[in-house]
Amino acid sequence: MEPIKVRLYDTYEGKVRDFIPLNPPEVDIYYCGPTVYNYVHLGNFRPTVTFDLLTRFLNAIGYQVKCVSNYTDIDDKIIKAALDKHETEKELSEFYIKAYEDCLGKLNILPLYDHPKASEYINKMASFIKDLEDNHTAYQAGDDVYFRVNSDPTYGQLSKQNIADLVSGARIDVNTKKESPLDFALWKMTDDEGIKFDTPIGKGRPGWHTECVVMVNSVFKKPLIDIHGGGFDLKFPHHENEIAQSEAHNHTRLANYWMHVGFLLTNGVKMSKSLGNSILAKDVLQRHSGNAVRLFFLSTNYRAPINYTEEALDSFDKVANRYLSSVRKATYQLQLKNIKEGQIITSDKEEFLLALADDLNVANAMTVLDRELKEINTLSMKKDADLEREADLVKTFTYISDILGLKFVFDPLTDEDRVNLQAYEEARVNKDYAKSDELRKVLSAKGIL
RNA sequence: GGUUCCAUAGCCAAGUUGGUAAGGCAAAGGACUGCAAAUCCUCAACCUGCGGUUCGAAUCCGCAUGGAACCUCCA
Repeated sequence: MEPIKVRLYDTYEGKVRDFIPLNPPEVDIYYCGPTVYNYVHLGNFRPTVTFDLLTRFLNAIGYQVKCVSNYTDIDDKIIKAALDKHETEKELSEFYIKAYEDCLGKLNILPLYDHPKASEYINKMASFIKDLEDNHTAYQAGDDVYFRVNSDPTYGQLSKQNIADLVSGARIDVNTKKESPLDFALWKMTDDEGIKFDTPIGKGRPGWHTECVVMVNSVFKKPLIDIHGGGFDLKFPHHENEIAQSEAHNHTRLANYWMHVGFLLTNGVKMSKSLGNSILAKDVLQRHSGNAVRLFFLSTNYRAPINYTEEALDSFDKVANRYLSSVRKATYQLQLKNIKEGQIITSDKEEFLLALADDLNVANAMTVLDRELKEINTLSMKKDADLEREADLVKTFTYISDILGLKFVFDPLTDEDRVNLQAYEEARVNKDYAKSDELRKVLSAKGIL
């Protein structure tokens, strides 16, 4: 099999580009994680699933992916929520981190290379900010430190905005301390309430945009990584500001490829906490399987918006169950007939991987899965089926679904199952339908029939 | 107002350099079956509209209509 050429859409360049890692076989991926002041809504997991898929795919074709996502556990909203609940910021964020990780498990997300928390990088952030002050790309205003956006001639490249338009479109900013309304806070002094960190640049807390750049630099120990991602709404200002700081500090754009994942919508409108139309991920994952939620996200190109409906999730539950029961049944049948494990069908594998290599074209990749499923079902029904072919199909199906992050678990076949199956078939031959129906109940409950 | 993006069958959705449209869901009919479930087969598109370029456009260009996002915290 030829080495697979991967193509990915890069927001920075505004086009699909050949993906060439900086230090193959290593690939670095960082995507912005949640601010943990609350239960996250389902939309927060679309990037998670997308970059998990990208990780699994790149690993499958021979790369060694280091995928990293952060927790923003220092933030104004966290401070406020902690005050409201009479908890410390740490107690609050730890609680919601745990809730988030519970969802990661249900969604079958691969363990990340690292999951840094902003609160653990404060000193590095402070010294990063100090550097920016020293090279005059940052300035103090009152007790706060701001980034001087005018210092970056490339500002706006990612979000395709120009500074003049941004200034004219900017809302009236009461903060007159800033040189320009576009300047953003790198460090905020904390007054009386809320968590504060004692650092050489003062007692306060870092701004969100600084947190991510510093964590990227620190975790990967390099100024430029392969892929930086997140939701579409992070393009501006968050990622734009990360790039600006990285340019000012390291003279790099921070990541070679910038990937942005489309929104989850409810009734055609973006799901967001401020709009009050959030559906919490933990609730959805209680009603629907992780497989179903994955299939739902995977049903649309990662860059396009996707509309949330319970009906859609219901239908993917059915699809997921169908996948499971077919694979389980076929696996049991092969075991009963003592057929050894099959081989991965190279042509199917290649067709699947090539589809994903095309900027994660999951829709085309999934056609391989559905085609195999159909053949597995057909072979399962036949009396004189080519069992080796069936074994190969099951093997390939499992391989492919694993890359998609789908997980099919079922109990191994027991001796009792074997006995029951034989008795069932004998009863049917003898037209003892009362007995066969009873055994059928038992066997189908286990998914053997 | 500025900047991006989208518009394909009842629903979801693919369509890489233009050559007459993958797949999934739902519905219907059929096959199989002692019955049921499951499964398999069959079945759907004037590609939002109007112009233009071309031998030929869902695919390129323009206009219109409809929708979304960003410009403020947001995955």
